[in-house]
Amino acid sequence: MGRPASLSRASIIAAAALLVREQGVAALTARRLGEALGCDPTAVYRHFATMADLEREVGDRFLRAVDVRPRAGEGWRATTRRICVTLRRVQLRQPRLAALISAAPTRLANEMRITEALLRELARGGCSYTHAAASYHALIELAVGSAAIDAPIAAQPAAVRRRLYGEWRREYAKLPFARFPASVATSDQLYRGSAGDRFEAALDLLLDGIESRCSTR
Amino acid sequence: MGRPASLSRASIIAAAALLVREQGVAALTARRLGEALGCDPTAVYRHFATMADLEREVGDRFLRAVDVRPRAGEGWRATTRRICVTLRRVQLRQPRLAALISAAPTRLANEMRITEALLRELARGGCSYTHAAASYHALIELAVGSAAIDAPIAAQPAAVRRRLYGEWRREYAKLPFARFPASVATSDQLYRGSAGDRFEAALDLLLDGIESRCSTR
DNA sequence: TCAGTTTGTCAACAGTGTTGACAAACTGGC
DNA sequence: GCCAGTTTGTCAACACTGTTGACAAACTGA
Repeated sequence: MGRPASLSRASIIAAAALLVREQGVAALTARRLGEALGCDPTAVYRHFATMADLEREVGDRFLRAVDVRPRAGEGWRATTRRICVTLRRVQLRQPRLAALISAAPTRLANEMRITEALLRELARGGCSYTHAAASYHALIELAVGSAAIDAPIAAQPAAVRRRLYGEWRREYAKLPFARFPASVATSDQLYRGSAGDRFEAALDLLLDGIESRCSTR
Repeated sequence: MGRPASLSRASIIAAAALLVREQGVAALTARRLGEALGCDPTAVYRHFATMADLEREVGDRFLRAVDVRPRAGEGWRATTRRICVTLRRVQLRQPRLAALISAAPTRLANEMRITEALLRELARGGCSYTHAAASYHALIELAVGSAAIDAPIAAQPAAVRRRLYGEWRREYAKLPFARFPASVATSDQLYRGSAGDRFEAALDLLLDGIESRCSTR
């Protein structure tokens, strides 16, 4: 009953995801989306209460790209690590979406799928329920938080990023030694490699801590 | 020379910080700031190139509250932990500021001060330069990332937060067991305690990992 | 005194999300 | 077949946002 819908939640989400993929998350506005859909911008409000609601759905849609199936012969730690690395990489592509998704659990399809996979792997590693939950929260905070932090810089081209990291290192090196001895001494090692490398190093440290409190080691 | 300034960078930052403290970061707009200062909104642009520039300064100003001095008899790990917990708590109060500050190192006064303190404590713990840098990045990603994630919920009153956490736990418990066995089994332990508790647990796991790779343990 | 500079004011532009009135287009009941 | 009711897209408008360029006030150095 009622006027036949030319739009649907699914078609709007698809168009929004395409828009984000092609023009970045800043392009996801009611007016541009209306243009992409060939309809009035406010038509979207017939299917989503607010633009933020739509953004949540688009964010979860991007999480489809996270493959959580353990590979043959892959231990729990390797699988967990891979899921976290992929999760961060996906979140990283869309700065504001990462912040939105992570603000509260969306409890949408893909988020649940990833949660289940991480808890499953932690159980496989011999974590107690309590430790699995704590470890899950720790992994998510690090992976999603890291994405939220690194996203703005990840949006720059690789050459620009490397130049920036170099500049920062030099700035730490040039600090007055009297007040910043540790910074000067360490400056050479700060912001080394890519943000992804630094995240993986952090993840490995965290996984060390998690593993050390598991029963089966 | 020139018309005498009734405004200054410092007075604007102070007014902006007050605005944020009293009405939240969403209130930090050119027009509201102008109203608070008793001047035209665009006068701010004589002292800051963009509103984002001003926000960075306000963000760094909040970091003044982080006390990095080691207390008597406090080991490197305890000091490091305390700095991270405080840093997160300060960042947490102002959602968007956290995101802005963390997007790129501001290299403003207080950020440098905190960096120096963390590197100093890690050195005290016997970390090599390489390990200290990696650990520093890991700690910052976790602390600031966690703040960015938790900030929207932290803005709610405590009672609302507890209710939300309870609702989420129940939602995980009600998932179909066939597809979400681990989530259902762990549901009772998810979102337990406050977000601060969960962060501190994550921090302890990370510190375990960091410590295990230090020379002096 | 007068030119030059700084600094605040004002109007305006191009955006943003969102709302409420309206109309088109369908379905179920008579 | 027609009419009421419902859904759904359109349109104008509101209240915001950051930011710019022209202008004027108020000072300093020559």
